[in-house]
Amino acid sequence: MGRSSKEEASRNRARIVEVACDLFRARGVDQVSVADIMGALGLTTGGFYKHFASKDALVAEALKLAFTQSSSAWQEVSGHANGGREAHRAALLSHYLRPAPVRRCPMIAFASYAASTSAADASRETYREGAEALLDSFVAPVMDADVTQQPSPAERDAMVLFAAMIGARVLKEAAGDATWADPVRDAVLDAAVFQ
Amino acid sequence: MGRSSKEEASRNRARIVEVACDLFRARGVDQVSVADIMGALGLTTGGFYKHFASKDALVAEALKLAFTQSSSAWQEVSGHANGGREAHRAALLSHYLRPAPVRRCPMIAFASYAASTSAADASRETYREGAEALLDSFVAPVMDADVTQQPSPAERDAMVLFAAMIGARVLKEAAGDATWADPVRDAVLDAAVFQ
DNA sequence: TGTACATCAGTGAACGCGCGTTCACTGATGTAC
DNA sequence: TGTACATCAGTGAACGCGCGTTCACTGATGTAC
Repeated sequence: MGRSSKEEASRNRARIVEVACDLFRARGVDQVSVADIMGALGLTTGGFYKHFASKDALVAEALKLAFTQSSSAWQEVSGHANGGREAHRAALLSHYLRPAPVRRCPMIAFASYAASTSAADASRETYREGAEALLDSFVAPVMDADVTQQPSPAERDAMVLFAAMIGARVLKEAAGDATWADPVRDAVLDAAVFQ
Repeated sequence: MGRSSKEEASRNRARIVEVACDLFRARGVDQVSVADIMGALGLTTGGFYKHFASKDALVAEALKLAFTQSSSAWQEVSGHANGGREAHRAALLSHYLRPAPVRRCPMIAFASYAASTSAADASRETYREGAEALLDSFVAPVMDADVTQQPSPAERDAMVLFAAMIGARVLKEAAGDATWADPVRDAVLDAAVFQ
């Protein structure tokens, strides 16, 4: 095979991060091996370490990408919604709770990785930044201009809805094809509309 | 060492399930090995298979126990609360979102195990039963006597709060010692009080 | 521009490790007389 | 009740497997003259 050009090498590096991001979001970090990732790109395992010092180093970058993707998707969904704040929020919830998304929420997909002590500090920080950004983009439209110590009732409601949509997703993913979690999901969707 | 008496053997079996349940709830199924469990009891790995056909068979029993424990704990917490439905619900939320619980919520701790296809069907069913039981015990006090097709607004609110409390826990566990998820947790706690 | 050499992206086998599981074995327990 | 034998809970080493990582090697790319 021989050496690749610098251009192709850096393209390969980017593709590793992208496919790893997709696989981590789909199955979770623990359920995706370095060989899985390289194999998906038609490359062999050994070459991985020409690009990354370790799997954890890759996870750190994939995690950052996952939150970037989510943030963009949220902005797009919110931007396309016509109507008041409620319409934007309903669109976001509907997007978040849509059936069978290929790319799962990074807050859920990387939760156990971020919680594990073996995770690098960099990943914990990336997770925090990403989660706070998503939370802010959900709550911000409702926030007071003058920031007070105590959150307003509207902010509290927004944060509850934010947590509820994560919880509903966790239950739905555990349920899989079964439908027992659907009433909870529907209740969360309705909460955005009638709030 | 030699053979143990039938009595001691069945006691050991029960202890295996109990300690496995605790460890699974604390760290997750994947992060606990058979050797971990047996070692915690001062036993050796090989003996495990005199009691269980496989690790999955143990997980099935531990999962059932975890939901039994949670259900009991919820009943106790709810029973000790003085006041109306709101007080019971607030007590339950406060219990669920208490800092650093040793025994994590089985709906969260076993979520990825239940979602994985390799999980035995028995475990999926146990998870469903357990989760539905917890959901019912949270929503039931608010349900209409005559069951209609559409859930009432009060039922919807209860289900949203149920999902919110799970989501808040997921974020808090991912945050670990960091406090960035605390405003969300506080919002969910307040929602029960001011609802 | 052309040539000789150094670099290094990618290969594929191997390493060490921890895991779930198996197995020959031990010896106290349970049972048949 | 006492004895001889069968059972089987627990032991501890070993097996096979997949994983993250390493390494000697290849040969096209990049560079120095």
